[in-house]
Amino acid sequence: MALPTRKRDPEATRRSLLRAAAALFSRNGYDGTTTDAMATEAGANKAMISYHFGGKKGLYTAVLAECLDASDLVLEPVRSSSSSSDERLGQFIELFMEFIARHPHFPLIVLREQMAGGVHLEGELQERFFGFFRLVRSILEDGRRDGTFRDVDPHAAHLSLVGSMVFYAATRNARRRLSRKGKLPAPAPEDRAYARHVRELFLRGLRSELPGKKRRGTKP
Amino acid sequence: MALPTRKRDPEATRRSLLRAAAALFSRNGYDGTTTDAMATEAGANKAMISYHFGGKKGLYTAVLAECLDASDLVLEPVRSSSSSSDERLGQFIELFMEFIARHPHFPLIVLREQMAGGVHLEGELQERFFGFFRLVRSILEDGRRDGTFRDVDPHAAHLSLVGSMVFYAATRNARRRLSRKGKLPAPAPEDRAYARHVRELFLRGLRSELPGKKRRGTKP
DNA sequence: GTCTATAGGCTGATAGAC
DNA sequence: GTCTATCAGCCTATAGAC
Repeated sequence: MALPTRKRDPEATRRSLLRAAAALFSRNGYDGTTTDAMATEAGANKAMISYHFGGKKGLYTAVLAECLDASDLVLEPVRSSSSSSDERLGQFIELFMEFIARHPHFPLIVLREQMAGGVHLEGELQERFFGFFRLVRSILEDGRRDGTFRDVDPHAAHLSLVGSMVFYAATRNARRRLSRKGKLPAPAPEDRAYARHVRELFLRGLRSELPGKKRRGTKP
Repeated sequence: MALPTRKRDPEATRRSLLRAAAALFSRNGYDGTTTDAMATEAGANKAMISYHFGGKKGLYTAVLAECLDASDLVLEPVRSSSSSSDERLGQFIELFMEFIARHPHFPLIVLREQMAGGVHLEGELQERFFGFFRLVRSILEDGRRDGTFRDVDPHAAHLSLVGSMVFYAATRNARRRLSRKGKLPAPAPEDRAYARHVRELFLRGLRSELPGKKRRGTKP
């Protein structure tokens, strides 16, 4: 597995381990992933996990922090955008889906954390999480003020929006597997097609029905 | 833990183990759950797992089968319903949320399976899964034929619909925990409120915009 | 059917050579 | 920084008493 190239660069070892860890943690969970498997997948030695990360737990935490860094980075354009609220919502969806495509394991790792009750997400990490929600809420509230969106519970809207995308990412492994075996009852949507679906769904589902409001099509 | 009552009934032992297993598997995953923890939680002896289920794996499979049985049962009314397509979609959402409320661990267990690639779901079990999708698709296709719904990819619609509800269930543990600590940035929606949100969202997001179509309100 | 005691396997960590 | 060899701890499964 991993790169066929020999590497003696310590930084490369670190990165390999992070990559392998993300892939394995996302698929098999913390307890389902052995240090042996990660080292093998990374083409590194088991002992390097302790050396570079202080042990399995340290490596896990490093992966978790990397997830949050990456998501912050990807969503930055939406935060600093001054577009209309519906455009910003669309932008959020596109970028979130792009994030999923670029880092397929991250949503799963974070989702697993939530399922476990978020016990490993202490203080700062958990707080950075709320950034997601606050961003969505601010978009929804802007849209409500200017008559674009109807009045919905921001928490509920956030859960349904992020949920529809995270679930897509979470079930991708199984979808791929079944697709290869030709056992899917219907063709699976591509990333971009699904992004469009979600955007259409939420722009229509959330928009205000004020009669005087311009109701321009949401198709690009 | 478990029931304070002494029980010598073998069937009671079986059920206790199933309950405990569902709770622990859902929160900590297969590898994160020890037979010891399940036995303790069930107030039973570790060896009973092998006796009644042939081992940890057997118990897990039994829980998985129980999940599918329960979901089939809950959704039966939608399958045999002859209501209009939008009413059946609403009914599906209500019943799915009711299912989540009644069996909070099941969605998480099944979701974990999907994240792992669905490796443990062989033949019949995986096939029963598709029942969900087929049901949603048939509702959507009915609605499209009679002009209620617009033309959407059924697979994408299914993922977003089920995803928004499963994600709600999957993050409930973390939400509860944060809520208790008063650390949630916004109040969490209740089950019924969330069900209403999802119904509104999808009925609006999926409905056709044919001008001649009656566009009655979706509020009850 | 239930329990105790124990066997046997696997896992994460590290000491110490290079 | 990297690797090999090794160890202690935990986990599942089961034999056998009741």
